[in-house]
Amino acid sequence: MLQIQNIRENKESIINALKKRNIDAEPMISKVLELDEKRRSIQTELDATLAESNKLSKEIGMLFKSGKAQEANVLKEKTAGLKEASKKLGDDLNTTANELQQQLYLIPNVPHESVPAGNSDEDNEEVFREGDIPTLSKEALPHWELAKKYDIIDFELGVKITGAGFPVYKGKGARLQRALIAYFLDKNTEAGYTEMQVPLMVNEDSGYGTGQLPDKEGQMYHVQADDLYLIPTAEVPVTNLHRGDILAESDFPIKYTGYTPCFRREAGSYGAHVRGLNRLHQFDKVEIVRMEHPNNSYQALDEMVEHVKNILRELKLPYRILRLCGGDLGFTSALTFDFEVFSTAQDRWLEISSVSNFETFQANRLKLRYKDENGKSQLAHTLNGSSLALPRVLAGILENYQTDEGIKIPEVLVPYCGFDIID
RNA sequence: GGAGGAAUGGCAGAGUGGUCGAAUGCGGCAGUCUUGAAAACUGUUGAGGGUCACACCUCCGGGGGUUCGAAUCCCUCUUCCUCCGCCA
Repeated sequence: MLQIQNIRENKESIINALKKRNIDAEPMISKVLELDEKRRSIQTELDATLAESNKLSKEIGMLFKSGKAQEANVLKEKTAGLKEASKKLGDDLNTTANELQQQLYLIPNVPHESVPAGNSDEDNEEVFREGDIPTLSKEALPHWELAKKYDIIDFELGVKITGAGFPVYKGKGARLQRALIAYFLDKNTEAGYTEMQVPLMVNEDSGYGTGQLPDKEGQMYHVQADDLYLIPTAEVPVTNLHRGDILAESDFPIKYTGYTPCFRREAGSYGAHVRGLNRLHQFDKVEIVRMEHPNNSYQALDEMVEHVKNILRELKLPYRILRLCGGDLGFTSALTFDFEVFSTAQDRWLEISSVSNFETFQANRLKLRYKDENGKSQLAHTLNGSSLALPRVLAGILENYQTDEGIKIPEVLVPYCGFDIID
């Protein structure tokens, strides 16, 4: 959520920057400013009314104390009108403030100046590419075929017990999955991220805090009996750890990592591109989250990108990094780098990580602040990234490491797996 | 699930209808003293709105109510604690 004060002061530049997202924000912004104006004028009027009635109440108290009940009763009558007026003004204020809030929720984050304009993923800008694309034999298979051939992932079994998009990992498949999680967590903690185990369900406030609510309501599984949401990413519980906090500058940087399953409804997604592990309702992910001083957040973003690069290097997977264009940029993000692994057998790039700086957008919803050197409260910056998302990394490994003898295990994972080939 | 109790500022903890945005202690910050530090002493120290700055307004777990006036009384929700039951 953008800060209203920022919108007041930088209306034109915000509208301009939002054009990169292919939206004309002018009507929204104007509406917001109008509501803000209205809210403040009602507030002023209400404050004056309350001040008046506070004053009268004090006088009444004093009069009663000094035994002048008669005079006090005269004043009492005067308060009736004020009471009615402040009740009405209070209601108006609530209505207007709510309306303002709802409008503010609709405005996406302002893209960073480096974000390229563009409509879709085709306009994303490739900024880095590394790793050799292996030459596979003609019989090379996509991962869903490999999964069946070696009996390591069973999609049908998942359908039986739950539904489509809930695979069952078996034997060496399950072990490889566990190895990846442990390996990622180790890499992250080595880099100074503190490992956290967090709840897999969150309340409504947390959903609003990181921006999944209200705009992505339909993407989350909602447990209605208890009004809780299954997390779509560890970003939600981990970032909300500091909801409402006022930090000291010396608390920065705050660096967390966490492994969680993620649950996404992915309503309406079917077809070839969502086959196998490409898109699931439940998948595993190791996330990194940072809270930073605004002056350091872009350096932190660079560090996170370098960190993910190192992991992919160690896994020896061919990958590229994209700077997302305005049209593809997430609602809450100011700047996002996507990592994609090349799936040789599918002959396409698979997104395996997304690293973003949200600047103050989440912090404003979270009320996550710090005291600056003057003792004033300022909003912190929040960032997060996948380090990494399991299924597509797994798909990349299965497909790129397949040989006639079986699927080789990347060297760094062998100690975690306890075997070096799936055959 | 049943029966009781509780929720106040960073923490601890007073406050049961007006003078309470809230005593006191600890912690934090600034200063005095000191070569420096500690101790001691002095001052200062919640958040949000609003204003050029003041004024002023709101907030004592959340929401609603009673009253001229609510941290204080009533209703409701949530959370925590104690005891009982159940249980990985």
